[in-house]
Amino acid sequence: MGSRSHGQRTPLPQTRVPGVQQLRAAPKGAKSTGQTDLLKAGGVERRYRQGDQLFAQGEECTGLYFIESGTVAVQIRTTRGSDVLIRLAEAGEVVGSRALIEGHESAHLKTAVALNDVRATFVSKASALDVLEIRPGVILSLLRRIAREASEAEVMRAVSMDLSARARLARMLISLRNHHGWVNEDGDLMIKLPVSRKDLASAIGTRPETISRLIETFEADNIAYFTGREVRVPDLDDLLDEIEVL
Amino acid sequence: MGSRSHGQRTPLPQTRVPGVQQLRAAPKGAKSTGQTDLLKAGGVERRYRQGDQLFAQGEECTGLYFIESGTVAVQIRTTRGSDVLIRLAEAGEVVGSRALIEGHESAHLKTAVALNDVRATFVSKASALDVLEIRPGVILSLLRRIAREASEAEVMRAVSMDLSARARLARMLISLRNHHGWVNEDGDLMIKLPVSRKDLASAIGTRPETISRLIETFEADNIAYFTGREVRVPDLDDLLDEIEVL
DNA sequence: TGAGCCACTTGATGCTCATCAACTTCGCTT
DNA sequence: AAGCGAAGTTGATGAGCATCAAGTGGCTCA
Repeated sequence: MGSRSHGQRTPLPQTRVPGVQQLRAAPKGAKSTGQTDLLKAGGVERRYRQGDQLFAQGEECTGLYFIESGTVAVQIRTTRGSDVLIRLAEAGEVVGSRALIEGHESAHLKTAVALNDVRATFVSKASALDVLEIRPGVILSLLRRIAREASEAEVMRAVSMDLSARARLARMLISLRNHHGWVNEDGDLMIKLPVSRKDLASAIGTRPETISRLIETFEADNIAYFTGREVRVPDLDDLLDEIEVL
Repeated sequence: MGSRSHGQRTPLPQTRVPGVQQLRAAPKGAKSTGQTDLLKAGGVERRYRQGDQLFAQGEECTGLYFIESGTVAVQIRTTRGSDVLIRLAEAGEVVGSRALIEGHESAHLKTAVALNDVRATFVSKASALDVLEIRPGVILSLLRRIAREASEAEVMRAVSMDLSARARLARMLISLRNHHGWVNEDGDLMIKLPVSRKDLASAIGTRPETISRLIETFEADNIAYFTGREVRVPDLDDLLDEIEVL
C-alpha cells in the first residue's frame, strides 16, 4: 500500500491520476472529434430504454454505435451462463467496432445493453466503409479512438491482475467518477453506480459477497460510504491512495 | 474443471480452440495484408539482437514497428521497479501504434525489447501519416489489426481475472504454440518458451515460485514436462482441458 | 578455479478471497 | 397490503496463492 502525496484536496474536475488514467484524460466524453461527424452523418439515431440491448452475442455485426448519451454495458456470456462485464461505454465512445474487423458476416462476441436511457448513432457497416473509402481523415480519427482503447485495455489487463480486489474496486470508482461523479452540497465527491453489485463484482473479477465486505472496510477506513447505488467519498486523496498506483 | 471432447489427437496445425482463441485464428502471422505493404514501403528495415530495445518507456514515440521475424516483449515498468510483461508481439504484429494516437510528441508508456534476433520495419510517424492521408485502404487495414488486438485484450482481461493461475499458464502455453511450437520426432508437441520464468510469471500475473509449483503439478498430471525453456506436451487435448474454456 | 550472480526450486506460513448457506431488504406485481 | 423474487448482506470455512527464507544449479568474469 504505497503512500502518496496527500496534499491539498481536489474537488471535482480532472485531477491528475497517474498511470493508466492518463490515457483517459484526453478527448473522451466531450463532443465528437469533428471528423467522426462525417461518419455519423450517414447514420441514424437510435434510442434505447434501460435494459434494452443494442446487440447480442451471436447476432450478426451490422454496424457501429456512437454513444451520444447514457451508459452501455458490454458483456460476454460464458459457457456456464454467467455474464462478465467487459467494459462500460460512456457518451463519446464507440461500440461494435468489430463490425469493421471482419470482411464478411461475423457474429458479435459480446452483448451490449443500455444501463439507462441511451441515445446512440447507428452507422451501418456499409455506410461506414463508404465514408472511410473516400475520407482518410475520418478513419484516422476512428483509428486513434480504437488504438487508445486497445492500449488502455492491454495495460489494464496486466495491471489489474496483480492488484488486490480492494485496489481494483478503488480503481473502478475512480474511473466511474468521470461520467458518474459530482460534488454534493457538502463538497463531497459523489458517485452514482450505474450497475448492480453483481455486475460491479464481475467487472473487477470478484464476487458480490466480496464487494459487500470491501464496502465494509472502505467505510471503516473512512474512504467511501455506500448507500444503495450512491457512493460518497469524503476525501478523494484517500481513495487515490488505494489504487496502488501502477 | 470442465471435461472436453477428448477424442482424437490433434498434432500440429490450427486446432479448434474455443472462445478467445478464435480471434487469433485469422491473418495473424502469415504474410502481410498487402495493404500494409504500402505503409512499409516508406519504412526502413531495422535489426535487433536479443536484449536490444526497440523503444523504452518515457522515450518519445517516433513511429510504428512492423515485426517481420522474431519475438518482441512489450513491458511496463511499475513505480516500484518491477517489470510487467504486457504482451508478446510476434512476426506479423505491429508495435508502437501509440505513435499514431496522440497528435504531438508523446512518450511511450511501455518498453519493447527483442527476445531473440528481430527484424522489423520501422515506419516513422510522419511517413505513416503521409501514406494514411492518401491511401484509405491502408489505414483501414491497419485499423482492422488494431481493432482486433483491442478486442482481444478487452476479452482477455476479463477472462483472465477469474481463471486460476493454473488455467492462465495453460492458456499461455497454448497461445505460445502458434509461434513457438513444433512437433518432435515422437509426435509430441514441443514449445520453446521465449521468456524466463520470471517474465512468464509476470505475464500471467503470478510469481516465479508459483510457476515452479504449477510445473510440478503439470508434470504430476502428465500434462506438460518442462526442461529449461523447452516444454513437451504429450497430449494437447489434456492441455486444452485445463483452460477452462471461456 | 573459484567467487559471485542470477535463474530457478523447495519449504513453511499466512492472507486474501471464493464458496456455500442462511438471512434481510428492496422492488415489483397482483 | 401481501407475496414473491432478485439484490444485497453476513458468517463460517477452506483453497489458492503470495510471501519470506533458504537453498541449488548454472553462468560469467576475474
